[in-house]
Amino acid sequence: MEISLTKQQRAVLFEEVADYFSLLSEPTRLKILHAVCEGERTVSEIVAHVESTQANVSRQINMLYRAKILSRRKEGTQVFYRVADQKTIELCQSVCGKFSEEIVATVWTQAEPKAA
Amino acid sequence: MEISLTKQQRAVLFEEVADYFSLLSEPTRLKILHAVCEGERTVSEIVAHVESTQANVSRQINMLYRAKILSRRKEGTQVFYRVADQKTIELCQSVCGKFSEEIVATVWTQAEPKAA
DNA sequence: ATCAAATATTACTGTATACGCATATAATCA
DNA sequence: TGATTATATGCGTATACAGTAATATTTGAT
Repeated sequence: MEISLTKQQRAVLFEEVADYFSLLSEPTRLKILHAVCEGERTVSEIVAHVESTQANVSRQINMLYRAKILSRRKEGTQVFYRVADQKTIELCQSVCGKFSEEIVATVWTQAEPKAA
Repeated sequence: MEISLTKQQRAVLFEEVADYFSLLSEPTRLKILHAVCEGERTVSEIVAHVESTQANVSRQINMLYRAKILSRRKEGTQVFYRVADQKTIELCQSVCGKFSEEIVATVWTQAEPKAA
């Protein structure tokens, strides 16, 4: 079904889409998604992976949670977060693929002092 | 080929990806992409479509141009911009589709005083 | 009840940036 | 040359938000 939106509706849509993209426009949040993309992780584990402060990571996690990109499960004092919206992960992977080639290229131009 | 990046390389990658997403995190720039997604347009045409000031639209266009998402062609005093990176357009369309369903739903809940 | 560990929240600060206004640059035409 | 149109660019402001430090909250253990 092909849909035609009014200008007003498009404006609302673009605001939502922009908000969504802005969630993905911070390295810290991308690192958080990377940390949980292969299974649920506690906040502490994510903090260790991301290498930022606990307070900051907690807040960024919460933004992803409120946007329903992550979901959570409490167990004792720990909270496990996991991917709730797999499409977002796939989106990130796709865009990363778009950029990673040039990064990987540096592997061949930068001398490695020790074997990988 | 499956690639393994170092932590350092991932950090660089995520910064680039975040910068890319941040380009898409402004309604004005999404509107600009929408204005040119079906063929090249002059700045004036884009300004009319976006409904913002000429100065602002020009600057936002330039950000998309520098990121190579748009390309340009000058003809007299006019500058025509067009999509240079179709993948970005497809990305936007995909994410818009993810959100548009709920927007379209409002068509059915809001009474229309006049036929569309 | 007290303590410790894990997570969340509050208040603050610095930085980035979207937008508006004014102006600059460039090209066309009289 | 001067005037007009199309586009770009400085500059100032206001806002948003990532990060930090300190503290609160929640839960489990002793």
